[in-house]
Amino acid sequence: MSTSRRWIAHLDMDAFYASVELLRYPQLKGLPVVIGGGRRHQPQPRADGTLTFATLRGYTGRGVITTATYAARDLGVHSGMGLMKAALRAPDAVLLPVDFDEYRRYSRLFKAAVAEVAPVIEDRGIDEIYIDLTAVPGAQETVAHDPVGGVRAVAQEIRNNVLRRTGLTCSVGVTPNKLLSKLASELDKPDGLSIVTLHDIPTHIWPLPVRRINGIGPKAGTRLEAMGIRTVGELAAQPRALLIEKFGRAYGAWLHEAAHGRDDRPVVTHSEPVSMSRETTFERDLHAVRDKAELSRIFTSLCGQVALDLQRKGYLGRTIGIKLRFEDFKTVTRDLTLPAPTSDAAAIRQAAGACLKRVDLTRRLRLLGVRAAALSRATG
DNA sequence: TCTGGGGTCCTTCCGCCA
DNA sequence: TCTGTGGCGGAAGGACCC
Repeated sequence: MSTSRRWIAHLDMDAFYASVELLRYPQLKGLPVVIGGGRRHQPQPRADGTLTFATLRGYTGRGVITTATYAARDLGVHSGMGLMKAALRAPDAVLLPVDFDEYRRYSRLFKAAVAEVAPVIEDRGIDEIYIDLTAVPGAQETVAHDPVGGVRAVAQEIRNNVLRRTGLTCSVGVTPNKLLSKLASELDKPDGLSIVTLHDIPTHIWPLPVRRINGIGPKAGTRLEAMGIRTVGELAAQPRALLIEKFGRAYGAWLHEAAHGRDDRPVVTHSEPVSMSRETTFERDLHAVRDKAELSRIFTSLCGQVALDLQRKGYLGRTIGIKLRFEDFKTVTRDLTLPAPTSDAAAIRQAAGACLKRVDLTRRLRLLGVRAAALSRATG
């Protein structure tokens, strides 16, 4: 018996928030729907019992799209896009407010459904996970001369169970590591299953744009493009030494490994939070002097929310920080480490106030945030 | 028509101390 | 005593992700 092959799955729920909303409002199925913006766009009941939905037409405000249904994406709107811009492209798209409590409920449901089949799960936020399938019964088996038949059946069972328990579809990539699985889960989206082996890298992975790699963002993407490197294959063709010269020892070496599909990170089943924060972007830019009362009220409220979050989850924070974003979008942060950790709203307010005193407040502000870090468990 | 909110991790710099 | 070196915690900023 040979040693088992490592099989890691990446599971990504399809248009998660929007799909949860479609379960609640099935009459919207097939229509362009976007989730985002303020609380003020709840569907309104009509006299006959049916609902009136807000549309993007004439939207004003600073919100962005959190998720869009595939029908909405076909109209050229996508997550991260400002709602005012989206309103010009798709004025008749339905607009729904975000309901995180409901999404978290479905998140627990789909993760429990996966755990019934494969219990080694790494949380990657509300709508995606990694799963180690290596030791799942049947995953190593060959089915009718298909060497990946066993793991395919396991992944299909996971997808079936998620659909059965939630009514939602997902896309799954199965490969020997997390990096490749993350790429593979996008190959056949929505409602797809892709299995990629190391032999498939040149045909399935190398044609993809470098930006698909988890860890290559807008900045690195632009720099690579300037070097004439657009695809993963083009990146893989670069000498390791050149990448290190251009991007530094750590990141350059990682780019080289990533392009060749090499990644030995384990699936991490437990992690502790590092920080907790609350922030808000104002409806209009505020001035430290002219809008002092309003800013002070918001500031105190953010401190209270951070304190409540810490208390509810049973943590204390020793480093308290603030984040300010000015009208020109420049962002600054200030931190203060206390002698002893706290979850007390007044203590957080006082520390955050001391941080605020270290910032020049002549420019108007568009965002204010409060953060607690250096967390420890509040025992007893 | 400017760009949300909640996170993690990395790098750099600086002061302090051995 | 002067200078260098290296570790470390804290602070600030930036890149990236969902």
